[in-house]
Amino acid sequence: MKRPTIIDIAREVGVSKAAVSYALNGRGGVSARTRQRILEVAAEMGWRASSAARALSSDRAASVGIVLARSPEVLHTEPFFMQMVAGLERTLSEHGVSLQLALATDTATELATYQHWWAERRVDGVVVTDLRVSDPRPRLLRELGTPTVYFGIAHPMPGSSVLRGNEHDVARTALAHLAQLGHRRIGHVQGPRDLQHTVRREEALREAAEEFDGVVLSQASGGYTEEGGVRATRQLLAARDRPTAIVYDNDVMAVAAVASADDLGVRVPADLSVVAWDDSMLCRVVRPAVTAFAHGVAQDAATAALMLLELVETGAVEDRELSPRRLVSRASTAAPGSQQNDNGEN
Amino acid sequence: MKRPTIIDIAREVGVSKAAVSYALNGRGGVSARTRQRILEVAAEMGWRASSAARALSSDRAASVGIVLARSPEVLHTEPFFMQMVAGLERTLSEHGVSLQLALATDTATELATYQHWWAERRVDGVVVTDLRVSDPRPRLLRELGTPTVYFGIAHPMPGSSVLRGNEHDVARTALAHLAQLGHRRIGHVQGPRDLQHTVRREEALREAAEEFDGVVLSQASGGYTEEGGVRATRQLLAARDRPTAIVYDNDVMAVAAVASADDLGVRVPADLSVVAWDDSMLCRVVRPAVTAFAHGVAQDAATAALMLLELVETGAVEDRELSPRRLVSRASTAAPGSQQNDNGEN
DNA sequence: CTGAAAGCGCTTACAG
DNA sequence: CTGAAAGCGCTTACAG
Repeated sequence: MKRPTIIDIAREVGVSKAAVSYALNGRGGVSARTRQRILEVAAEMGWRASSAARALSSDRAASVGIVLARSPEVLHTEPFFMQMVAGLERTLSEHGVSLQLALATDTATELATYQHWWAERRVDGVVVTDLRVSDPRPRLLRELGTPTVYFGIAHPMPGSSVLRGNEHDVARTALAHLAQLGHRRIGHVQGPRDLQHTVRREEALREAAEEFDGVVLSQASGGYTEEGGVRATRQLLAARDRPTAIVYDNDVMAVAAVASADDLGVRVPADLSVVAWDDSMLCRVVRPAVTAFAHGVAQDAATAALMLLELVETGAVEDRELSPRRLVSRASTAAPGSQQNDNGEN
Repeated sequence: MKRPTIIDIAREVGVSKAAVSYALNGRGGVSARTRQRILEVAAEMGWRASSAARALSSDRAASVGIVLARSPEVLHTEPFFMQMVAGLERTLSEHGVSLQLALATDTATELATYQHWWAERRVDGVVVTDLRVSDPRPRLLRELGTPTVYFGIAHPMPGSSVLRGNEHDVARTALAHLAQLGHRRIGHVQGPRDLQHTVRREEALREAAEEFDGVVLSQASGGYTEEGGVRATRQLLAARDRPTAIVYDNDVMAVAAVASADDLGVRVPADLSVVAWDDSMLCRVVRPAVTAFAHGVAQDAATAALMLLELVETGAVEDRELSPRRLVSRASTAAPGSQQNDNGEN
């Protein structure tokens, strides 16, 4: 089946191809009657503008990109990424813009991807997540001139737009919840040390801890994986003053710890309360179910998409904030030494 | 930063732009010396061919598409989809081909997506999953002439290529495992009734059941969701001859049932053994952990990608088979009436 | 081995 | 209100 072009339409209607273009793009220069006829014929033929031709002449790719820079393991177990991708795609497609997706396992590959995307005019802009400590990406993207929205960053980025994170609220809420239950020695199993938000969460928890009398923090790195989460938990529990509660930087590590409670020699929540910084089905199905901070990833992704579209269009857009996280209290948190809950699953 | 074109390179080197194009595409028509110089200058300038210009003149989008046609809920909880997307992208990007991703919540939208992609020359081909009963997609794609690889289909598709599923092997292995433990009344909680592979799995289990003396099947539909899985389980357990084991069409439903065992009034595996047709972290972290069929989604996605690339290139490719699923036996399956396992979690 | 030219399918000033 | 023409950045026969 030959795909029709505006020349086919022009021939059928008996006008020039410029007239067809004007009519199809809703611009002046064609009589209402002719426009109507052109639209009919185009619809009848199943015509759609060639994305390549349009991109070439309009200098717009009508596409934006995101690089997922995580190990396959984390990518597959954390629902966050699919929610992010789905949320972006849904909003973008409503605006006729498509999403370019790439994976990267190392920084060099990721940088090359941005460079190639931009040089090939494949994208009009990008969304960047998971900023790392001394991250080379902002510099490259600034040099290239690629419009960029940074997702979940603490500080404004000169020349770019930011969807700000809310670590301090979460940290305060988490500690308030645990302190109220009577916990004072609180552990923190962290994500990868090279991620900026790992550092920010650590700081946020430290600052929040000062607001609560006698709360003492201890930290260990778990790298977002199941094995890492269990290992870090074991490490924290080995201290003389072992924590009675642990905050995990993601759902995967928290759930892995709960699932390995027997191996770790603890009962949850009697010996150890568990809080996850992310919520997902994982937190709901383990026993005890895990107290977690839910957040609207799809909504935040939609916001990021809209910000990027405006940034591409106008060259600037106001920074915004991620939607607030909500504490979902479940059976994994209780007073230290509390009895088993009525499910008897601990 | 102005993005360089072949004209900039031609000017710098002092040759025609055709010569530049030949050199960059490794074709004849340029001396080795000139070619060398052109490649150097191109690299120095950070030049990459404009994807739009190349697509327009070569009539190749260098892009293939996949539509994810599931509810956001299923999309976000089943790790399958991200593994699929990641597997495709990884292989495609090695061949310089990008992946177009779209979501669709209804058939009309999905059909429109294929039509638009093709009319806009956005994709050179598509991968189609989750064929439905009396599915309108093959007809549309055949009419459009879009090269298509069908993922996990039972029968050959005239004019297209198929990555065949292996329901019969799984069904036989599942029943063998359960029958050997002493189960005879076996339930089957199914996925959405409108999916072809739901029907095929039902048939496969029925056929396999005939190979095992006295095995009786009972079925209920769970629609792949947590709520649906629990509801269907309750329904099967309400029968006079309630099953002592249930096979679930996905991990989400199986895990939801295990997590709701108390509500359902059963102990797993003492009163009910549980098997999931898919494996994931969910199956590992619930207690008891769920016996499941693992499969190499990333590998199968890579195979699908390679098949599609060849199909686009040559117009034909041999059908192949999905990689075999492997039974991962865990604590959720045991002899009917068996004692609690040593974890004491049941 | 090399260059001038046409063409891919659009968009968009510019004349009429 | 309409049409002829140039241009976006490539590829690729076709002459030399």
